[in-house]
Amino acid sequence: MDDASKRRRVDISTGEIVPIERHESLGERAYASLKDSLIRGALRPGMKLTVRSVAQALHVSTTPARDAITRLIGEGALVNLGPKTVVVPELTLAALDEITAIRLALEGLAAEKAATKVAPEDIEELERLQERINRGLDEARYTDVLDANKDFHFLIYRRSGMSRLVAIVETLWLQIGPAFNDLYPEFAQSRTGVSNHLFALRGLQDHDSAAVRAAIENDIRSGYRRLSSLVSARQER
Amino acid sequence: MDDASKRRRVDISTGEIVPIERHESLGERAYASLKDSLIRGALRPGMKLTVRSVAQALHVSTTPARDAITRLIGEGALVNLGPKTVVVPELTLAALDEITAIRLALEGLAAEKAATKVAPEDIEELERLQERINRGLDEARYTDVLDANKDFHFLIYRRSGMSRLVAIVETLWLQIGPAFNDLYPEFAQSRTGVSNHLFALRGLQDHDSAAVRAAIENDIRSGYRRLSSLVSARQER
DNA sequence: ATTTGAAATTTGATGCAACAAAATGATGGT
DNA sequence: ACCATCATTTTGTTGCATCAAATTTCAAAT
Repeated sequence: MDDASKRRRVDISTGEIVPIERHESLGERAYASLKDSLIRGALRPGMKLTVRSVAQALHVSTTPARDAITRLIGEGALVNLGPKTVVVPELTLAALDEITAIRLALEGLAAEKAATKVAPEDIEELERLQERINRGLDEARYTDVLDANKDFHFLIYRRSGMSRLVAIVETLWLQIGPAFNDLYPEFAQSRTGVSNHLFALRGLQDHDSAAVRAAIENDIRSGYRRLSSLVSARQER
Repeated sequence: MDDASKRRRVDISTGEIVPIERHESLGERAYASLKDSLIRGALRPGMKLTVRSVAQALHVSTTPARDAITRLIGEGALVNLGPKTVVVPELTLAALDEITAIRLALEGLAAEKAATKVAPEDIEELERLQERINRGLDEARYTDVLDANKDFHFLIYRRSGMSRLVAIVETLWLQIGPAFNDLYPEFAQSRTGVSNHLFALRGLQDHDSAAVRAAIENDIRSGYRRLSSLVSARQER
């Protein structure tokens, strides 16, 4: 065992400094819980959050509740409308445009890198997820559809091996998540995403980076078209 | 004044929800101060940070100090080596590779968008910044060079009009910042960046998106080449 | 030298009270 | 109905004490 690995706990295989297993603090759990609520659409756009209400809902004191809220504001998942007013932001068309442009760049990059690294087990898992999406569409279980869709995308992105990239993409999904869920089932009902996913799967099997990127970009764009029309309809109301 | 704008303080011109002027809380100032120290290289990689030491250095209590540290960990600017050990991370080659790939995608995008939006005043300001870079190189004032270089890049990026994109890019610079400064003046001495900046300027004047993107990408790549050789030299020491 | 282990110290997490500021509600006048 | 003004309540922020856990120190043994 060399000197560096004693002092710094590095992963021998890559030489990369590996973040130690996170101590599951209350602040961490509060953050994860709020984040999950946002992505799942339990917190609707416009809803006001206060430190004390979050603390009470999570059965913790104000300190970890404030931690969670502060972090989510930093990520853009919550916004300050006033000095003492934090709300779940409504998705504007301008915000959706910007986020979509960034998503195309980053998720395209992740998809491209993943194409050369996916293992056969990954393909199988993706096929299972696609089955869940299809079944969910048939049985009108739209929550399942959204969940499986998210898992499908992020399984691919994780295979890029770029953890920072995945983390950034997560913050982007976090920003459109509330509106996403606010507008479903109108959103999830569409089946246009299915063929894009199939193209992505085929591209992954062939290790064809360009094809996978194109499929993911198409998926993002078709989602954008549907979301933007719903958003602009709401905006001029 | 319509109903929504009373309750929600929206920016009429874009319809975008605009974050209210941030209350300059101690936590906010502590965060900004630490961030600045990191980008300026006052905190070297490997240096250990504790809540109490930061609190003492900033003349505040532990609460705002902890706020700042927690947020910076969330952004990847600080890392947890142990449950109670946060340090300024050393830049590994793998991390540099990943960050560079993301930078090429995002800063390229920002540069492209900015090309169609820059005003003549912006060009003038960029030329002044380039002068500062040139003078700094002549007079061996490398801190000035790094500062002006950062201002040059971010003035362009801000002109993309994509605030979320700029914020993400800032977190990327924050992650390479400490190593950047740790390794200068070796880094700043090189003049290869100058011609890239001139190409970018010309592209901006012509509103040639592709040219500006190419110039910025070249600048990032040439910086990568120099940084990576220094990093790998240090890594196998 | 290096390692081991235990004692001593330092550390992050958490809850809470106090305070100033902001948001909310009530009131009255037009 | 509408709006200004004031009183009330709610709210974020901050500092601090406490505690369990992690880190560091140091000495003894190999």
